[in-house]
Amino acid sequence: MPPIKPTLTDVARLAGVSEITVSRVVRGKGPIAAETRERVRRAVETLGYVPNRAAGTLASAASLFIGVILPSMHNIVFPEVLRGIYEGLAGSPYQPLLGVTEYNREKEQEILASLLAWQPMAIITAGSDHTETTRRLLLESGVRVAELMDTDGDPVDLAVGFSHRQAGYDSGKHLISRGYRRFGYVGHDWDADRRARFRYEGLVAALAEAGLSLAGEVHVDGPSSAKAGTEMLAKLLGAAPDIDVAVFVNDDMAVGGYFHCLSAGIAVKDGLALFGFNGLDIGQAIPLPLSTVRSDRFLIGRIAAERIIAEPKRPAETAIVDTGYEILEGATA
Amino acid sequence: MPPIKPTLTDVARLAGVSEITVSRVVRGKGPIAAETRERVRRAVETLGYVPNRAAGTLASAASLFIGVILPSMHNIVFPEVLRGIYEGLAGSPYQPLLGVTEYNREKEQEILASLLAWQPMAIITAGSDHTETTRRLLLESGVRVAELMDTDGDPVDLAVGFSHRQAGYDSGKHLISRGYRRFGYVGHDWDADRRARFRYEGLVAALAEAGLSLAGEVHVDGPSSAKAGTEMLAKLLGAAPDIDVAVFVNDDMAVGGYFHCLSAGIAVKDGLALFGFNGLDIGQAIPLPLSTVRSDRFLIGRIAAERIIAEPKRPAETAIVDTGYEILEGATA
DNA sequence: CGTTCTTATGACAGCGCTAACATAAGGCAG
DNA sequence: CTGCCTTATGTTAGCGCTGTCATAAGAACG
Repeated sequence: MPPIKPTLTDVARLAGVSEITVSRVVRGKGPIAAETRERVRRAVETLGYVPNRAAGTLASAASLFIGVILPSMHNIVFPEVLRGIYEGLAGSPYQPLLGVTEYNREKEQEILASLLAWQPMAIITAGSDHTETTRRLLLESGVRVAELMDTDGDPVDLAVGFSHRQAGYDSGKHLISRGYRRFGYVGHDWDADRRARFRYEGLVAALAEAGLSLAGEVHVDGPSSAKAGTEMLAKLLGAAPDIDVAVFVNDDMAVGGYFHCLSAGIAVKDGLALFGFNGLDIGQAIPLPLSTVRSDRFLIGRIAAERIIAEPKRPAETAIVDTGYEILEGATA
Repeated sequence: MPPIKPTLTDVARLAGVSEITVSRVVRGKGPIAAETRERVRRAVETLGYVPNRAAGTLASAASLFIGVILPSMHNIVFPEVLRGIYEGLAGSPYQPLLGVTEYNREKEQEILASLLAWQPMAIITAGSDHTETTRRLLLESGVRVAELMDTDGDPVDLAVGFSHRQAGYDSGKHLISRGYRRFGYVGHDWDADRRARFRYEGLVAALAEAGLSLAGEVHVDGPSSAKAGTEMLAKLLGAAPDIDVAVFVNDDMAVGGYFHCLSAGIAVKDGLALFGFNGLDIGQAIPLPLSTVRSDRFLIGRIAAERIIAEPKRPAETAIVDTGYEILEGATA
């Protein structure tokens, strides 16, 4: 157990070369004679040398961090985005540095400030919308900024995702074309979740175009979940018993709605149609595959990471990558 | 848009004090006159100064990182652990630095090496078991090491979790006491997932004590999921039609099994009992709450983080914190 | 065989910050 | 008022690494 950590100097001394040579071998940079490289490698091995990246970052003014800001770890959606980011970063030297905002704009701002202190080469945020200060920090940081999930706003640099407003609108059109007329809506607290609100607005717009409006809507306090979906659908049906379709803010809630129908003996689709959002695995695993909108969270994360690596300097122009979505017909609507 | 980032020196110059004074104000350390503090604060504000933590880390030889190594982001289990870690770290200056191994021991080793390069003050790993080198690196790093989830091994420093072997054993005892005799098992690839194997072994041991053995078992290739659970239960029933209880490696799979029963018209519990593991929300949201073992992943993460903060130096003695588990009777077994 | 190019290595300064010690300016007991 | 303590601030010397420029020693060339 070495009482003190070996540094470049120790390795250099042991290998009989200068520090910079060791540095070059370790980083695989610059021309190095095979024999020297071997000698340095052995010295590194012998001492168990681990480079100090704080020093490296300081000296080169280029950290290998990518700050990642996600709203929540309560369901599988953002872990999937994170997986995509890791996938996109695989093989690169970059390391994600994660912060979780719990859908709180002020917290996002704090987290951003603390991430910026590590001199990241980029910030990837799935935060819904930002405070003024957050946006200014992102802009002035000068590093690459990817804003994930939704493309309904005006990006600082790069946006990757799709229009949630359009997705909501298309859902409405789809359901109307399938003959549904009496719509109920099951949502959650959307003061925090701007994208949920966009989808809702799109849905309502599609209904309005067809001369329709929501026959009832309920919102759960707190995070969405299957259990909340079960309870909320019961509540919705209490308030608006004659709806023919229930649109849920997401699949978690919709799956819960499906369970309510099972328990209450409601014929799904013929008695009451169910429609979700996200395209989660669980929704496709229930006996009647959930009718929903599938988006590819993994892809969104991966593309963001890849684009950033491909172009580490912030370009002059902002860009939007539309990853699209797909309406899954399913068997519940 | 400042073309160059302001440093301590810039702030010091503007505030008319020395660098160290600014440093002290920023870190809230040492005695500072209220008037000076105010002046520095304003200068920081004016310049939009963000401290460079790489420099701070280097100068103080104490980074604020905690390396976190998790096996997977494919289901909600480890994101919950991560949430617990963030919760335990809230209010502290420490920042998690996350790596994901995909249940690969070699990858865990690589990730560990790269995390150690940031001079973390601790490593939290939920990796099942480690390579020799990984264990040596952990030992020699000298920093605090928390190994999460299972306590069946011999910890490097601190272990937080419970005995999966015991949980498997207790599950078996519980089911036997409820009258089940013909057991089937639905698993996944457990070469990677040591804990799943421990539970299996505990289950088999409990059966053996009662003079019983598994009447059938199936294993899915690849990760567990509800869909896989549906398919695998069908397969199991093909091979061993007369089992009276199916034990699943986890709740994801068990919920899938429940769906198979729904589709195939099998009476859950009376026709076939189902038993899971984890105590996920989704299992408790289905119409018949799943009989399962509930563990508290959030708590495991939080306790690990709290213990590390409370004692930042590695103590002489290793310690094990048993967070326990609870058999949820549920309605499916 | 001098000149130029290429390959391999080194010297040196400095990245931005903080620990440790030093200093200055009151306050106050005796 | 002298000496000592407390509070507030400054000086100095690195932390461990990498960018930049310099140097040395062949190789290639005409």
